[in-house]
Amino acid sequence: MSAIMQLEPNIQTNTNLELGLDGVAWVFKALSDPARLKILRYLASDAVGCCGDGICGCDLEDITGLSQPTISHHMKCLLSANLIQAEKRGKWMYYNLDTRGFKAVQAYLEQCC
Amino acid sequence: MSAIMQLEPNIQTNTNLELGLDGVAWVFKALSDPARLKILRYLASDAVGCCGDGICGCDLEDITGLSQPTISHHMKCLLSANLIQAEKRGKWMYYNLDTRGFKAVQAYLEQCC
DNA sequence: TCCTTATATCGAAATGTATCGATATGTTAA
DNA sequence: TTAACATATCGATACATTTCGATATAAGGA
Repeated sequence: MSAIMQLEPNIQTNTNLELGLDGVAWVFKALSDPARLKILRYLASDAVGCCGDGICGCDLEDITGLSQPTISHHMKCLLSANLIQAEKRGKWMYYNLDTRGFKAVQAYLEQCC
Repeated sequence: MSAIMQLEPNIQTNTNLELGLDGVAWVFKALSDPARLKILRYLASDAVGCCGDGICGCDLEDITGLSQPTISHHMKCLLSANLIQAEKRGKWMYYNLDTRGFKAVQAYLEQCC
């Protein structure tokens, strides 16, 4: 599995939802950081963000207390795991949850429990 | 978050099932390795193991192709996340799934999706 | 008791990750 | 066009993780 820096898996939900253990592990790795969990939980909430029409990067600096480059890194990580979607509007990036990553790990977990 | 070597979280499912983001992240980290996912999936199957009465360490060396010390390390990691339970019988360690870790991450995921 | 086997721990090497400051890129507003 | 701002990338640092060989511990059997 390669580094997050030269990001790799944007693990396509190939033809179906099955992802293989490497792909599932990649999504779990994206979920294995408290700051990223905080970000995802915030995206899942009904918060509107500082611009009133979505959550952008500066909102996430506020709620995590992390620097802008660090947030950018975390969002790239979540994108590569298909846990979020990003859309550029003006100079802002707006983020939303992407169900594909969540479904992939839930499918694995259901095999176990 | 501390290293896995000087293992720390055996994150007690404190009083209830709520675990806090650090605790949940710790479980996700234990789930973020393909070898460990393979081990858990094997423990969830109806395989009986080489001794016929449960899955022990040597079974896991076979299915992962990893060395004995590496397996031992992975099992310690899964234990610390409450994803498995271990029981010593004779000179063997027998492993089973522990629902607590799974429930913790599933509870988090349900907040998101 | 001594040997064999299962597991755990230690030490080390290679690689991966989180974080930030500095800087580059791109977009809006003046 | 220029200034201000949001985001991305680079480079560096500190630390974490995976893996194995060597060795220790513990249990059973000859």
